[in-house]
Amino acid sequence: MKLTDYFLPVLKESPADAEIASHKLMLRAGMLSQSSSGIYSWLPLGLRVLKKIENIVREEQDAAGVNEILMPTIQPADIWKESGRYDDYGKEMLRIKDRQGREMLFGPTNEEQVTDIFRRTVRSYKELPSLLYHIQWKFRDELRPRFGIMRGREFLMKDAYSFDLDKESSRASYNKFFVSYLKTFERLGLKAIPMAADTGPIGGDMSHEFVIISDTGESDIYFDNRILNLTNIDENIQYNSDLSTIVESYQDLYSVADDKFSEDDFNLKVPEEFRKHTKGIEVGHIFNFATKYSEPMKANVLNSNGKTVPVHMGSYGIGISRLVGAIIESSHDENGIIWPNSVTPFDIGLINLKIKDFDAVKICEKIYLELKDTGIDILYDNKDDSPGAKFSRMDLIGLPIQIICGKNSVKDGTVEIKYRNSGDVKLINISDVVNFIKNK
RNA sequence: CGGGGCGUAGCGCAGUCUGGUAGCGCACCUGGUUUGGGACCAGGGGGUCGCAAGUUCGAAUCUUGCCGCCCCGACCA
Repeated sequence: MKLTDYFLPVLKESPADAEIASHKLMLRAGMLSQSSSGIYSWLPLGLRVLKKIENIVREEQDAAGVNEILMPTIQPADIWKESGRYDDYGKEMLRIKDRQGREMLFGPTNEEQVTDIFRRTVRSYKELPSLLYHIQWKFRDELRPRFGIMRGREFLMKDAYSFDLDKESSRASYNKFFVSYLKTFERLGLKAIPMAADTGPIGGDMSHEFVIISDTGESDIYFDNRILNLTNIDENIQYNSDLSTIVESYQDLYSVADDKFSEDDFNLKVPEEFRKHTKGIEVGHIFNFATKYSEPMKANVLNSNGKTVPVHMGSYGIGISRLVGAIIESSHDENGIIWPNSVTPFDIGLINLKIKDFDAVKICEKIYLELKDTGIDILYDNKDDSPGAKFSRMDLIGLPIQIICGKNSVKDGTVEIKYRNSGDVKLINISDVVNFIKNK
């Protein structure tokens, strides 16, 4: 993509409305445009990142054997009345009426909707376990939206749902998501800590939040520092094998959010040198809630004895739009964003400092086209701006690798490769650039 | 929802106390000179001062009501 063709409204100054780093940087880097409180439009650069994250989450759900579906944003009130949550949910739920006066709502979550799909179609235990997910916009009319996209009213979430015959099998599904979440966050360049959590209004008896450490987080977290050293999930993990050993290795180490925290427990279970208390951002949450919805909504199957039983369910969320902000919170400096390779909007930023020099333009065009041909996402700054403006803009938008072409490129036949995270610069012959980048 | 703050050009702000022709920086447009860390000179365009009503000869400025946005708290599958 050439910058002259790209819609990238960067700002020199932070808008007065923004307070935390990710919010400021997203506005300054031209990723977002606010529509109203807690509701945003995604501009090209932001949308690229959102989609990258969405795709990684999708790939990992698919790898874990979860089926993608797409449920509506607008739901009928009826099913929520059946589950009992129409009255319980409160003002956070945006209630609307259609022209016939039918009660509808903009979905804050989809337990009822997915349970309805399930009960219409599944009759036998032989169909179980059944795992479904979708990636869809949600709306919760938060009392006080804040921190830009991190706590918006409209947000993109991946939510998955499991249906099992009994508690044991349901636990296996839970473990599957537990492990796949660890792997997903790893791929996003984040260290997410699973924390025992309260189940809240959704109910049930087992729940973990996945939290990343950040000063701007909304929750206080307490954990055994050794949880950060547990080994990564194997690339080729078999999701149908017994995952309880992995899950238990995490659960054995103390880690809870403030709602479950107890000073005594903490001191008793964690040696002093490993006790850690910080702020964190919740990026995922998994629940097992047994038959809370299947019973009132009559989501039943026949078991092997021919008896009708309610299915055991769980739900598993990842805040996709929130992750964009969370990643920036954990990866930026005073000059701007520093994207992890896996979610960067472009792999390479090519800067031409000599836009009026025919030879320099020729060199850049060649590098641009050749890299593009190899499938690398490249943003080519071909604008007629001063060098300082180009450097600071490229630093701001945070692409991991910059290729800088200036007077030396024409004179000595070299370009600079600059790494955004370290600031390291190395000179490379123009003829070697494409191979160098390709082999990274 | 309790407390606090803000709303003046695309963005950041001054002007409001003490009423009297709406300003600054950046951005933008034109011409010229520049070109390795947010260039310079000259010229130029752009504002129902959030909305409404009131007071006044006269309101960005005073009064009342409303709307919007932000921050702290409470809240947050």
